[in-house]
Amino acid sequence: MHRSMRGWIRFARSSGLSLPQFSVLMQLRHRGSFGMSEIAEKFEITPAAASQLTEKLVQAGYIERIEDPNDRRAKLLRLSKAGEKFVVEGVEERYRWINDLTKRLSAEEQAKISEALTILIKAMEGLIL
Amino acid sequence: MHRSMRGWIRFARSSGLSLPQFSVLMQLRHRGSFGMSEIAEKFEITPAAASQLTEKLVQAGYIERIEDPNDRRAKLLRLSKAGEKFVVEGVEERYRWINDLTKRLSAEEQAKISEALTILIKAMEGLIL
DNA sequence: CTTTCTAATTAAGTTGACTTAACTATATAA
DNA sequence: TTATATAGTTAAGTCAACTTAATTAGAAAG
Repeated sequence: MHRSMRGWIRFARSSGLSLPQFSVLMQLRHRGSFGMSEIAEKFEITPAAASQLTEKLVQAGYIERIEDPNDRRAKLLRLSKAGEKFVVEGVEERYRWINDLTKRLSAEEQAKISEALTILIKAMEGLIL
Repeated sequence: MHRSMRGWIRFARSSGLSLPQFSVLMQLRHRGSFGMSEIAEKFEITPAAASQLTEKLVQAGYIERIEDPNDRRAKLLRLSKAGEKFVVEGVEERYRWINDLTKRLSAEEQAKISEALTILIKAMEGLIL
């Protein structure tokens, strides 16, 4: 786990992004487009800070600001092609070690783990929703 | 996982410590005493930064600097009583949600997960050693 | 013993992420 | 329509963590 953490942090840093910035990209990929104010809430920072944070991501070419059709004050953030590619690579980097781990497990062991994780995921969903 | 992350970060922040500072305390608890240079290596910062980082932990009363009996230039860092207490509370805070999760699982499900985790831990040990 | 290397610290300055405050533009309510 | 609230931005300044460079003390090698 520690190894993967380092991998992630290194990947983010080597690209010149802070961890929160990278995190925003991850959120965008996972949950689709959302607005500035949601970033502020989610990361517990002021709207001003959120704006500055996203500005850097826009300048880096990873996200695009698009107009919210329902509210012309608001802006939606969307992953660009480059951003998409970047995040996918980051995730691969982060989870590379899992491949090594999987190789060490028998088919039976893998099945057991898969089942256990399914149980856990369901329970966690119940916890959140 | 996200929830627990936030919990940890909040706990660290509310105590006035940065996450790296808290991380040093965790390492100290997990691996016992070690020296300044190891911190610099582990966190990929200069010795100067490591020194400043630990200074704050010393001032907060969480760790103590003791002399290395083998090398009088070097100093060993050790968790103080207060530091020990602080870390334990932090860990509890971080993993509180696991209790909620466990309550949602039947005895059978818990057994399956336990078995799967045992398999995983062994495989990871093999990966590291 | 003297030179050189290593561990840690301190001082000074840089950087980046954050804050507050002021502002623009749009939405909503009176 | 006017007033008020909301979404986002920009400017200015704060603060913490980092860097480099200089310093002290002890270790290791010649």
